[in-house]
Amino acid sequence: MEKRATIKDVAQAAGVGVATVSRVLSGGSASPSTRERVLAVAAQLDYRPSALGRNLRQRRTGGMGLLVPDLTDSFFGRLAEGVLACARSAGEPVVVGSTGDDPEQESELIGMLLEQSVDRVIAVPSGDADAWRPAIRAGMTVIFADRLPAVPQDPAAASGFGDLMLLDGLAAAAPPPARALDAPAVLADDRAGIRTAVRYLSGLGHRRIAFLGGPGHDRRVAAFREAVGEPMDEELIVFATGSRDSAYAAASGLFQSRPDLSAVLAGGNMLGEAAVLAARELDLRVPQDVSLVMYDDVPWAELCSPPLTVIAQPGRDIGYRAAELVLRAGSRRPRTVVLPTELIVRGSCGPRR
Amino acid sequence: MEKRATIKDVAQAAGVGVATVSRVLSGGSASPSTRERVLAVAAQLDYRPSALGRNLRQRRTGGMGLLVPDLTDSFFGRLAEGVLACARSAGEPVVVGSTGDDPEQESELIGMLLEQSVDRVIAVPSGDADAWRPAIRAGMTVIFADRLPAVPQDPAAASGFGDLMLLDGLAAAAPPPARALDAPAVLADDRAGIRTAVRYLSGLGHRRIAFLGGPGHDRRVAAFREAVGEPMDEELIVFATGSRDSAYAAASGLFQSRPDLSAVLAGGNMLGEAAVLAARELDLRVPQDVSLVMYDDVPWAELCSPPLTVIAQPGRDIGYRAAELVLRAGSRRPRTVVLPTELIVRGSCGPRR
DNA sequence: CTTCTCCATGGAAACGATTCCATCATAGTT
DNA sequence: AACTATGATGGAATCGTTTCCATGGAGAAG
Repeated sequence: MEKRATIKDVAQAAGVGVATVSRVLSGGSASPSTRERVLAVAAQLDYRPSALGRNLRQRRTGGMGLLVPDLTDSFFGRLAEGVLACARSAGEPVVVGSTGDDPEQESELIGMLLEQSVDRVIAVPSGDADAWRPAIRAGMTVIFADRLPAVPQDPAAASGFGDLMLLDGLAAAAPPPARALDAPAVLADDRAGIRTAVRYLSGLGHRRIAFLGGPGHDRRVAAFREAVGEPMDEELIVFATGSRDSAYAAASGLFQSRPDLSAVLAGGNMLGEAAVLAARELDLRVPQDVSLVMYDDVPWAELCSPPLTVIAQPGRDIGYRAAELVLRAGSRRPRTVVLPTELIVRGSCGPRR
Repeated sequence: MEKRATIKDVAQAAGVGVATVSRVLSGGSASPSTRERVLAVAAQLDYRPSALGRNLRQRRTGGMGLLVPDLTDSFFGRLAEGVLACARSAGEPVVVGSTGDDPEQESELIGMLLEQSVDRVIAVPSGDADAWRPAIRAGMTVIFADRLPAVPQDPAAASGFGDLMLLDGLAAAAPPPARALDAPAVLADDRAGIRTAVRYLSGLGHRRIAFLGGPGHDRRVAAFREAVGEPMDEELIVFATGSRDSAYAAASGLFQSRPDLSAVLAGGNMLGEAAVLAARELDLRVPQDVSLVMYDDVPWAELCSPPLTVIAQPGRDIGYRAAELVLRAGSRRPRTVVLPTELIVRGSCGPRR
């Protein structure tokens, strides 16, 4: 195990100073003859500059961080692939963390990135906007992907009655009000996607459409509410946590408590999977007994029987664009990007029975 | 954007030398009173040691690298989740790269890791053993997961005649012969898994069983050959590259060229997906016309119709164990670990028609 | 009381790059 | 010929840590 050549070795072998080597290698000015000699020696010694030295001097780690809830979820897998593809073509390393949709783990991972001086991060956030504020204040360039961080729970709003009074009383002198974070993001056009799906189902005659949501689906739920309009039957909106079990339980519970519903819109591929499973378990036929639309297209949607009608979102592109943005950041502050979705009609929806 | 406190700030504020702070923080010896004071000051200043400084001094980056062919493949997603879970609990960063099953990209990524002084790597290798030798010689601890690197193509074997002469002439002074790499690995018990599947299919009366392989499935193919025994009908073994299209083409081609086959063993989940699709396209009913076993269990296997009979392999565990090994390496050289597989019978196999 | 040992402690030297700044040579201008 | 502008060059400082080593003081053993 031979040790690597350092810039000093190159300088010595080429008979120049280290400063010159550094300049040649990073495109500074140097006479053609020196340049040539240095490059030759560097190649000959198989010299590769150590990122360690450079990083320390520049007080920042190259590359970027990527935080996703769960790489097992095929959507995040595609997103990550997009990020990695972009990073690879730029020769930059990517530090990946999986948060499990748990704000606490997310915080720890943010801390880890801070410690590593990773100052560019792409995140599918699980925590509050407040969880991200410290990172941004520390100088991190953060680009959110797929979702935006929730606007922080106002402690007053959380716990009922007396708090309303409190809120009233303190309205003027209140501490910094819960507010959204303004940070660039790359998102799918959830609003349009959901609306398209709801319109499609309505067009088939469905009146009782349920929404199966998961963590981070706030914008989708909001879009669903908007698309369905008043009066909203609140029981038709149910939530699961990130796990498969929870998704199944939510779906199964929904079908059992509301036998009158005729269509379900699943907010993500795991929810869709759970819905198919639960329906099958309860002997509900798709689409005769219940119609199903899944948000997010996955390869197996076609293999399912019936093949699932879905709203496709460009997961890979989301990642790729986010990586581009975070790499180009610094020149000018990147602005939020919204990518289109597409309704793909297969076989899981039918007219209201 | 305020800048972070350094160890010097802490030392000054605590009225001690930097060496003492360093010792306190990394568990060296110090008097209880100093220790307490330093810790208090550090907490108060919200001091976090910079990984940059430490890494440079120790000439190595903490954490580990992870190289997989494709995060979009649910198996590698699970494997990555396992690695990340273990790393997270150790507080270590993971640099992830996706090779696309391309040896060239893999080499570039290895180079990137070398440049970053990442000296511990978990890899699902795509390239030769030769591609990995330099990294190992440079002092990297490499643990292979899921597969072993192929034993290098002997250049003489590759290109015919003239080379034989060359080989003859140089036989004595020849460069080190192509040989396998001896490096620890964490693998699924492919041999047992494949054998179980083949026996299961044989037991159902199948005599013409085909194998659909992908990149890195060498060990599975070998196991298949062994399990089927002589005489082997070579046409029944077909290969695809990593892409979905290629997998579909291979499956479709197989079904069309050999209408006499009665069972297919798909070497990975993408191959299985392709087989289902191709069969459906050609109006072959599963399992009446053709039986199908897929290597690797995925959530959608149950949603398929019929639900797929699979050989499950513990993807997440493979990743987790590999990460454990690579973290514990250094004490003693880790040895290869083989994890069990399990045949899960669902509905995609039937008696020979 | 002396000597020896043991620990806590802080100064300073790494680690490997980038970059500021001073120096020097050469060419161009008056 | 004298002076200036320009560009190449190398020395040295710097980044934030860890770690080696010397120092000094306290306690134990003689």
